Amino acid sequence: MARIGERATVTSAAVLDSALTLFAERGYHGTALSQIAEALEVRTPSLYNHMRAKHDLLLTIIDRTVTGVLDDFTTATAGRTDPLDRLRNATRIYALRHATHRREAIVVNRDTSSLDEPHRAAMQALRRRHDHALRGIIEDGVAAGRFTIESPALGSFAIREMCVSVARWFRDDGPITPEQVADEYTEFAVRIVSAE
Amino acid sequence: MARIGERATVTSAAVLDSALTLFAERGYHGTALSQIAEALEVRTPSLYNHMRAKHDLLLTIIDRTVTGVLDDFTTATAGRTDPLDRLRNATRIYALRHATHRREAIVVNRDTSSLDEPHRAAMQALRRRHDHALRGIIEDGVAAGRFTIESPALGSFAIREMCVSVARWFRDDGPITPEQVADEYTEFAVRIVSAE
DNA sequence: CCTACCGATCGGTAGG
DNA sequence: CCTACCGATCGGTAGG
Repeated sequence: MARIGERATVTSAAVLDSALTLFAERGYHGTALSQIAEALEVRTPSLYNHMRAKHDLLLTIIDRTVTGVLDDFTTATAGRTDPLDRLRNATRIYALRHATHRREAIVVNRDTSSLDEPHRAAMQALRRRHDHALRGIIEDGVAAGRFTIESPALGSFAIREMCVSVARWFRDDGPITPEQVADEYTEFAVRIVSAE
Repeated sequence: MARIGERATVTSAAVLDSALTLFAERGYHGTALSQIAEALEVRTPSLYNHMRAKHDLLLTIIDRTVTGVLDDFTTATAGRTDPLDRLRNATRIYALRHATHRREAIVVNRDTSSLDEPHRAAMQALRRRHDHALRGIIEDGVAAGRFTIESPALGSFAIREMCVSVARWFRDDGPITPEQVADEYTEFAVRIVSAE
């Protein structure tokens, strides 16, 4: 960053990135704008050249992330009709994202409830679209006699949440790569639905 | 609670319960003592007759919960040596707790990081004991040739976190009982480790 | 980018 | 249990 004696120069991308790091570490309500400013080596009022309000930082982070999740899903399942193939690809991309975008996932899961209305409801609706899409794959697989699972709803909860939780324990400096996690979790998903 | 015109009478158990509800809903930093007082129909300073500080409410909630998790595990696995039997019982009690003690689980998972040192480290250490115990069961099962799983560590993360997440989606007024969730999740755990 | 400053609210205390 | 009040800090604004 800026050297001693120089004025720091900041961008809105840098503000968002610092907010992302601190929100993930301490939560939205646990982070003061003064801490974001300190990380960027500026005074708090300077942040307002790059954002409208603290709340907007949270909204931008969450909106981009949930939109990214839905885009991932669409890309990963496009043109595929086999339920097992769809499940594998949807799980792999979802787990992979949670290993590679840990901060985003932690903030979405912890702080979406801190959004003001109507934004909170809008973001929850987007998240639910992904939930339903994943559950739909499992229901299709059961209907086609390809999966054996008593409750597709519980199965989709289990698969979804085990992927989400990767963000909480994965370490960038650990011995295992995001791709390895994604592959292993894909196998877990297949086992949970007892694919043929 | 107290009727109009009467003075409210509060206990420390009631303060903890209101704190639990509000911390689970809005997070520790998102909850003001004035909101806890309002829920109990008293003024904020009156809370100090039943607690020492806001921080102590959080510590008490987390300490009781993680201690309860460890006690559950000990009880559920006591006297059992078969890895599959141990895995089933440990998973069932853990999933069951997360359906029946949702608020506690949400607070522990979201706000343990808000604890002051050395309490934060102490609580994390207790949580880790449970993690290691669960992982140990899976490693034992693999060593005995009873389970087939590439990474016991990833398997134990997946099983643990799918159970924890029950607290986030389970509804008391839903169609499914905590026992049904626990049984189904136990089956998922067995599938994840591919028990013989 | 900064200094100076705003009202609101925070956790907590004094004293009864 | 309450009223009255404390210093600290919050997000945000004025003005340059």
